Amino acid sequence: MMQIKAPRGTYDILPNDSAKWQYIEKIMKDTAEIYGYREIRTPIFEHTELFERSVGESTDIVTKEMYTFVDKARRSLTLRPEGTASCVRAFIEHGVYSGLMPVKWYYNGPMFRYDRPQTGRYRQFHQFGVEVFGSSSPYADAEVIMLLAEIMTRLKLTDYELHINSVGCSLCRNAYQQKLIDYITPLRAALCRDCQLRYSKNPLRVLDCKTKSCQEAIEGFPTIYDSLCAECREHYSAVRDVLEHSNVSYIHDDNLVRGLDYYTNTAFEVHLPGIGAQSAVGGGGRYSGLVAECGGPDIPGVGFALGMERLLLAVETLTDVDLNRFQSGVDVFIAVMDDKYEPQAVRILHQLRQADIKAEKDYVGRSARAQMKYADKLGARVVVLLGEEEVLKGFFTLRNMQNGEQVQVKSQDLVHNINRILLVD
RNA sequence: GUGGAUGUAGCUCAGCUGGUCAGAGCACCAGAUUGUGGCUCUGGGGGCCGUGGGUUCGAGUCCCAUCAUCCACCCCA
Repeated sequence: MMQIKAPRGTYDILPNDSAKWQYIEKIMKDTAEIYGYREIRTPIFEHTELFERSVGESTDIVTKEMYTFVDKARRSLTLRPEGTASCVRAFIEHGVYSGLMPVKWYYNGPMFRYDRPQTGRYRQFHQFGVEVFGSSSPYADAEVIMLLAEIMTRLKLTDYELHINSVGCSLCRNAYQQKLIDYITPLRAALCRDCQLRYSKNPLRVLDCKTKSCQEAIEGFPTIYDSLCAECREHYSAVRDVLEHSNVSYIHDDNLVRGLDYYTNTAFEVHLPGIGAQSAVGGGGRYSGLVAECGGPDIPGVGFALGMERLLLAVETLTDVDLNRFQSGVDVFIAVMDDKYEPQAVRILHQLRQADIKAEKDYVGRSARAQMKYADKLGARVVVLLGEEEVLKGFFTLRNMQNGEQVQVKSQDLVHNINRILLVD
């Protein structure tokens, strides 16, 4: 019989690893809450149409990466490939816009994209993201970026590169796009295969192409920045001003276009060179028309998403943070020297746990010696010895596993004495 | 979707040109220490060598297919 393994591009997070996840998740969640964001949890699948409309028909995500299936009632559903669409849907569906604005949300959870796996890229991966609805102020853009920068700092990943650009509003973007089409059309034959397609589907993406021939073809073409309307230009420079005043360093990147169709004005990406080919750990931007596009009122938004797997990889390889120290161990082990005192051991175990002490005992009939070894491997700092002598004379023997000292304590002083040893460091 | 590398015990890996090649280290269990850990020593369990075909008297070892992992492209998180 063929062994069943986790599906391609998916993996298990075993307890030793989940402790590491909890560490970075806590940093992100705590930071977002300090910035005034509250958690939203949305379904992991949505109507396929939601992503087609929001992410964009021409994007890689929609054209080839979605996990789409038909359910028993013949609905077309899709495992979410990103988080913003669901937030927008929920924002509209619950009329959240009729309450206090702006609305600031964060989320964390699995996303799904049918892609070829490699380091830092999985079919089920995890994103932590935030969205701000209801403010078109450049300060909102800046806040979101500052939150992102703060998270990176708290993760001790300070060597990140923040690339930002403005893709303009629908007006100046469309005008620019038309100019680009006019410019490229005669050079079309020189473009790479992929760009031939981009040419017709999303010409702006040609700017982002890494192929030499395409880079040369677009060389000298005015940047989108130069084509921004006065309003968009002002918005962008305001965002940059805030970042500069806040000492958030960034790189203005004329070629940054982003793969999702809904972005307007500010777009940004965070890279960590040093974690492999998939160095983008996060990205985001402003999306002015998205809520309206999805059937809601004309309310703007800004947000970002961070890739948890890539950040974890980065913390492990790029920082000196020892993620293994977050493993939760055992404080106290109860070693039973004679089977007949098992019931009493269970009572003590319960008593210690009632006192919030992480306590454990053996359940597989180990010898006294084996129990000590076991206690040591579990990382127990104190062992309570329970044998004939203790029972007859009415005390417990406490062994401090750090220094080997043993003391005899009365039953009623047990918790107190254990805590005294545990509190030492 | 394209190209390349790899797939032997829970983990990291040896196994040269096909014929004791089913191994090592770590981990796990037990004993030395029958009421006591960390060191040491001794012993033990565990693998149909990713899967399915083929070549051969004989295949971890060669060929094909398939699945999976890794690397790069693409793209992104």
